[in-house]
Amino acid sequence: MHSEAVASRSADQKDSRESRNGGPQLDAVSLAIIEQLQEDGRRPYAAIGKAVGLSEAAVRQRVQKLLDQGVMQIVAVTDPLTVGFRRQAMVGVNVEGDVESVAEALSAMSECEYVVMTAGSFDLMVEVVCEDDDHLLEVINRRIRAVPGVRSTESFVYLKLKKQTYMWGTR
Amino acid sequence: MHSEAVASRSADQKDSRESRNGGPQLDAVSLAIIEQLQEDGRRPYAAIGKAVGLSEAAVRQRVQKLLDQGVMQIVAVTDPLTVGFRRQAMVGVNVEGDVESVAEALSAMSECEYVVMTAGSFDLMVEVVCEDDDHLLEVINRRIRAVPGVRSTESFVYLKLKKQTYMWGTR
DNA sequence: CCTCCACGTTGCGATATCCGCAGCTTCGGG
DNA sequence: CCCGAAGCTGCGGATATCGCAACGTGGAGG
Repeated sequence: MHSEAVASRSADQKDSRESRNGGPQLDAVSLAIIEQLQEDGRRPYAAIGKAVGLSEAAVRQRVQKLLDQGVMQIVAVTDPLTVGFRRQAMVGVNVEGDVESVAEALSAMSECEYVVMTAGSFDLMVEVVCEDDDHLLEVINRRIRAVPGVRSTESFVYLKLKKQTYMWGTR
Repeated sequence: MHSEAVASRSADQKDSRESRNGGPQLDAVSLAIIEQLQEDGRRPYAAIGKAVGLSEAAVRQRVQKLLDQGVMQIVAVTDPLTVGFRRQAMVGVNVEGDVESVAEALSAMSECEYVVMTAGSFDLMVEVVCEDDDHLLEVINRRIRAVPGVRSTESFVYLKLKKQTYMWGTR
């Protein structure tokens, strides 16, 4: 599904961005649509169309395609700490062997909300959301460290969320 | 705006969670509404009402209040690396002196998308989104390290986002 | 050069949703 | 007991969403 046959002809001539990551390239209009929805995920299609210079139906189709392709998702986001009784932490992971497979295994855990491969003194950064301290302990010490290839971990328990935005497009 | 006079009367008697974090306490119905919107931020109010046992208008009022209070936001989220040409990194920060004020200063920067106070070998974790390598260098070495109280930083450049979900409520 | 095909776009009607309003009930304080 | 605040419901008009058919454009092939 990701490794489509784009590599044939003169694919090397095109912007290599598409071959490096999964998503198809986005034009300026789709970018503008995403910006609109980053400000307000429920903004009407007609209003978006007026903002980006497109018809309502055109916006609708492009939004649907962006959602289907997994390029973007429209969701409610909260601060779990504010919403209630939960422990949250960022966990740095060091891996020996294949990093991808470890990332895959961690992504399969429902408690891991955010998994990213990094360069630096950690190979992976993982954000975990737990019910309480016992649950957090269990996830970090029994589940994550039990994954084959995990050499060591370091935890940063969240004390307070200070900022959380998704408007990288608008500045 | 944040320091309202809640501290008067018998405030100490109420559940201390509210005084520790910003948000007022949420009942089971609001939680259920949030769960619905975590699955699909554009789900119609009537459908949510049917799912949680409330009228359409009641759902609408609750959602509006949750948005106004800043408890939740309904937005489009993407992987910036997928959407295009950007450098992203997690930055661990060590602080001497007041951590809050440093967090405040970092939150004011538009490149800092995510700022959280932590316990562990970092006092703050900051996610930064940049145009390119030059921009990233500028933000980390000139802007973040220039904030009074910042003792040191360590950077983890994002290579690939593996997982990104917001459905902590549904499991 | 022309034709055909694929894709994105447009306009329009039918349906569903959103929104403001008024009334009703409950709960707590005076 | 009365009163005010807060929450829920039902309703009607304005709006938005959705599916469909038609149009315009650019690329591939004849």
